[in-house]
Amino acid sequence: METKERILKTALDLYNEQGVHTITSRHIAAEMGISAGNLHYHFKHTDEIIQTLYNRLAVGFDAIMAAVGAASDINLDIMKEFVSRSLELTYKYRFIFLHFVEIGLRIPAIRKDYHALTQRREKEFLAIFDKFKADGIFKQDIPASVLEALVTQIFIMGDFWLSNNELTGKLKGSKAIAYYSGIFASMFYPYLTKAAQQLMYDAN
Amino acid sequence: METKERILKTALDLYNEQGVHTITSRHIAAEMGISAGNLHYHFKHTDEIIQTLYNRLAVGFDAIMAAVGAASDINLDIMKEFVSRSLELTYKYRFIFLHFVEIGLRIPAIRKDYHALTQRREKEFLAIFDKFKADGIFKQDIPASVLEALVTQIFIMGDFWLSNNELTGKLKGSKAIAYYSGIFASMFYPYLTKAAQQLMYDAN
DNA sequence: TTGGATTTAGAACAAATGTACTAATTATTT
DNA sequence: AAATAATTAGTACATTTGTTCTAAATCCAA
Repeated sequence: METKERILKTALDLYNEQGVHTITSRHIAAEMGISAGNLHYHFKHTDEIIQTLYNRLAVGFDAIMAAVGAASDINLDIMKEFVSRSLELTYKYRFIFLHFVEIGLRIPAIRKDYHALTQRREKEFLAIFDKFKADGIFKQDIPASVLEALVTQIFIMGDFWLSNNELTGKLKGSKAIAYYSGIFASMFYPYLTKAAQQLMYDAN
Repeated sequence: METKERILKTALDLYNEQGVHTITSRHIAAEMGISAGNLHYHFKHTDEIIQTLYNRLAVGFDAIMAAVGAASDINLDIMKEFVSRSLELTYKYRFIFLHFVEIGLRIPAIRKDYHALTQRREKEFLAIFDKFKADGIFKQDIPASVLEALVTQIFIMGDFWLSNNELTGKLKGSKAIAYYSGIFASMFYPYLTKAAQQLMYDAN
């Protein structure tokens, strides 16, 4: 693996473990056994490392969304798959979510990009919910404003379940993902028709 | 106002505006027009300032919870009042929530305290939900696991609505509080009985 | 008013940080 | 093999930070 890639990998590990403001370029270099000068040959500014990692996260999410878009029919199983993949990706780049506001302040480009992203995603989610209504998965009589609020809830939960985990239980890896996947599933439950609720409980 | 109190006030303002890792004891002193030496006479360690502010937040929340406990009957109006007061307090000490993980890492005592707090609160919420069920406010047929998940949702939403606001809309003050109060109300909607749903919509 | 306590300013310090610079080493191309 | 380019280590520097120390100023009680 070339040095540049090793820097990114080491940075990701250290950031995930100790947070973005604790870890400096010197820490990353030391951990790798290279000089700080060398590191800064590959990344002139430390922020570029964070920016690059964020970009990879964004690309990863695009891939997940593309998979949902490619599905011939969007149903609850597809959504489950979507949730599970999203949580895994989130966990892989968890330092970003654990320090999202801090990073957004430090690198405004990231905040702007994220903001644009959520606006796109909001429409996509509302379209999916419409389809769920039409297909008898979601109840018919839910006000539009409640569904819009649900989208915001999904964003907040998706972005900060890791912070909640950090502040409370501190479940690790797949255990955390499994637990919060359950939370996400429960989140949808009261919006489902009786038939869909049955289906969900049979599945477990 | 004595110097110590002015330090706390200035620190709160600066932390809220610029985050906890950007603002140093020197910044706070400079903003007040006092020397850094003087500041450190009142607070030997900068972390003590953060700790003190966190304690005040915790006391504030206890007061809000006490008000709920004192109510003769817990109904949706009481809950609305609870949400609105909580959001206001959260906004007042927003730097804590905007940098919760960071602060929890920096001052472990805060994380421990918060952790203990949520465990107490979880039971309180579940008791309230039980009462809502008995009183025909919540639907009867909601599985216990779904209600437990709802409590976690409430915690995550309560702790991170401000971070979501920071990363996206950046609504200010009362506008942010009003918007996210609406999100919280919608969050409960699908759990309510038809009668309670009607009541909620009449109220608006 | 005098003497002790409290409060304050300002200087000083060690550690850490981001990054630039230089020179050496290594890799690649011709 | 020679020339050129890429990579690397190591040094250096200005800035910032938390904190300590000293001495002056201010306050307060007797």
